[in-house]
Amino acid sequence: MENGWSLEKKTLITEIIQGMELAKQLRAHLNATSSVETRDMLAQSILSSYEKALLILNRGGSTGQPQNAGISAGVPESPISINGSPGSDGFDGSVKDNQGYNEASKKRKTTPRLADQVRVSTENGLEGQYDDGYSWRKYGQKDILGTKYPRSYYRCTHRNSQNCWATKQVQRSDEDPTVFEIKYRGTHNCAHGNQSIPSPEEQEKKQKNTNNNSQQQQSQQALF
DNA sequence: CCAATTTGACCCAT
DNA sequence: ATGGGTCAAATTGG
Repeated sequence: MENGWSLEKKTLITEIIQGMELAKQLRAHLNATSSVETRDMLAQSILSSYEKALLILNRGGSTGQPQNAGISAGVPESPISINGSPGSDGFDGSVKDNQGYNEASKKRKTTPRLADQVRVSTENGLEGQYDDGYSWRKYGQKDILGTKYPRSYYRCTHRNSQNCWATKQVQRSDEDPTVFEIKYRGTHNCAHGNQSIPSPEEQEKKQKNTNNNSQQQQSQQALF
């Protein structure tokens, strides 16, 4: 019993920590000029994390549901050292030059592919990938020059069924193997439906998204 | 048997 | 020409 609960407790803590990290990052993104997609993605991830946490709490840890164990398992005692550096706050010390969104007057030739970086530290969690609540399907893997670990390419599972063209890249940091750099690209169109805890706010947000995204979708679809 | 992953080849932008 | 991103055939897992 206690074992099971302990495990769930770890997961619970991890989820909450994850939510906190994501909130931090979201704040950073608010300051910087980041794409709406990423901000929305971060918000979605935060909600997802807390939903899972609540789910665990509600069940009291006695559940046979193998539901995503989630993320890492570790977090011994080091409190998220992800953004540990005070002041640096810029989780993206290497914010790739986002040259491009200034081309209002210029042609759109510069691929509007805005990819924002999200860092997820999984202390010891090489076992569990960070789950943002969406279903991803791996479609490629490449060795990137200058990096020690390969980069993996994922796309939404519902690309064929629902024209969801969202993709994400996952790359392990060279120096901190415990840190995964996740880049989201595109927006989710799939009626993913919440698999857990239907909250009214969610629906509201969804609607807002649909409205807001209409613009983006156009530009995105323009690509295709 | 279907769906997801793997892996090398191909394509495109720099 | 080179490196990064995607495709698609083969393989594996459920």
